[in-house]
Amino acid sequence: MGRAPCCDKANVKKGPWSPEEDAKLKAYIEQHGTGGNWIALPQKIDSKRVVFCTLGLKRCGKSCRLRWLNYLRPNIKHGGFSEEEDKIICSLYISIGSRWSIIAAQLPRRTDNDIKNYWNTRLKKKLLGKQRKEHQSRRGKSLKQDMKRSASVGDSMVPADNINQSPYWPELPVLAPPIQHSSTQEHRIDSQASMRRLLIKLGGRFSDDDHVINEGATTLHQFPNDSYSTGQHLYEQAVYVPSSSSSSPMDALNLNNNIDAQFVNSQYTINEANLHMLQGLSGTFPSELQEMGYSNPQRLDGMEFLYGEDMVNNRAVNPCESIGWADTSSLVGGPHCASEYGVIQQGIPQEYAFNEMSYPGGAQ
DNA sequence: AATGTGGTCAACCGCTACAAC
DNA sequence: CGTTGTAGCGGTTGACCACAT
Repeated sequence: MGRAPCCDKANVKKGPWSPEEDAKLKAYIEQHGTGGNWIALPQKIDSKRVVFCTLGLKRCGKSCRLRWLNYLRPNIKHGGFSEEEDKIICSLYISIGSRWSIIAAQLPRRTDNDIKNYWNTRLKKKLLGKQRKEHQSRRGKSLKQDMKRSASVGDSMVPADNINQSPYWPELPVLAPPIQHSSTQEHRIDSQASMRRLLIKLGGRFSDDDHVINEGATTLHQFPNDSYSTGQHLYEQAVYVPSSSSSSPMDALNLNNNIDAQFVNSQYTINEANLHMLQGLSGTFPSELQEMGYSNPQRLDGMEFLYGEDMVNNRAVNPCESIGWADTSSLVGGPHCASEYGVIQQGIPQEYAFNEMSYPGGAQ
């Protein structure tokens, strides 16, 4: 037997709020506060018969709460997101995923719902647009190189009908030969490197101005001696966060307010679990990533860590080494997340790095 | 002018965490 | 310690609007 509904569904109004309802709710809360019980609030308003309307507020308590928090609360700002806010949202999304309430806590006067909508309707597309654009230009270059190479060898690896399969990705990459990993460790190193690559990519593609981060230069700046072949060492550079509580990523980022205490008190060490956590983090953008590459494994440049090289190469996968979306999503969040800030903070270009200079009212 | 399509955003739904009992 | 009720969160829906055909 399920729990009793929080309100009489047959007796509550749904849909858009009228100005009268808004006024009634606002007046009541400004005068009496929420009373710590949203569920009972509509009845209280009814009994008080406050302002303008003598009818009660036939709304579910949850609905009242949402309306107040998202629209009626004083000093709420709607729309008109600045480039600076874009950067903060993207940085945090990359860091902690779709934890809108935490992201909203870092953006004064913004609501989680607003940010969520903004991300889903605009920012995500903006980011994907950059992703595609750059991918296309990169593929264009590499295809030319491939064609040169093929011409010189006299035998193309790409069947003619493999070209222009996708409206988004007109220049299909050459299907890389399957990489055989001699051990799980090797796989992990590759996964770590590719994960970092993707984070760098994601971090550098949403700016509206067209000076897309120069991947090479930025990467060099962020990761001296960077080279994908240096796997483990570089990954540790990128993700290692000391387990000392005094140097938590939160401290480093001055995000000591408004963030779940669970984050701040977490221990941060790089181990198998944390790696999985980071992989899980990426489970928060399955659709974006699917569009970026999952539907066509040939396009998974930089995303191998999400599926495992094996899946990228369309081969059978050891379930212990590969995490599907359903699995990864369960890994998102929890006390691990604090380290994600530090991890990603170090992994994304400076322009999108989250620091107290980059958001209004940051260090409060 | 009518219809179709896609984008935006307010609101709802279902779930989890947490507190009170 | 289990049950119950509420707050809060994130995902999803659907109404509305603008633009294209």
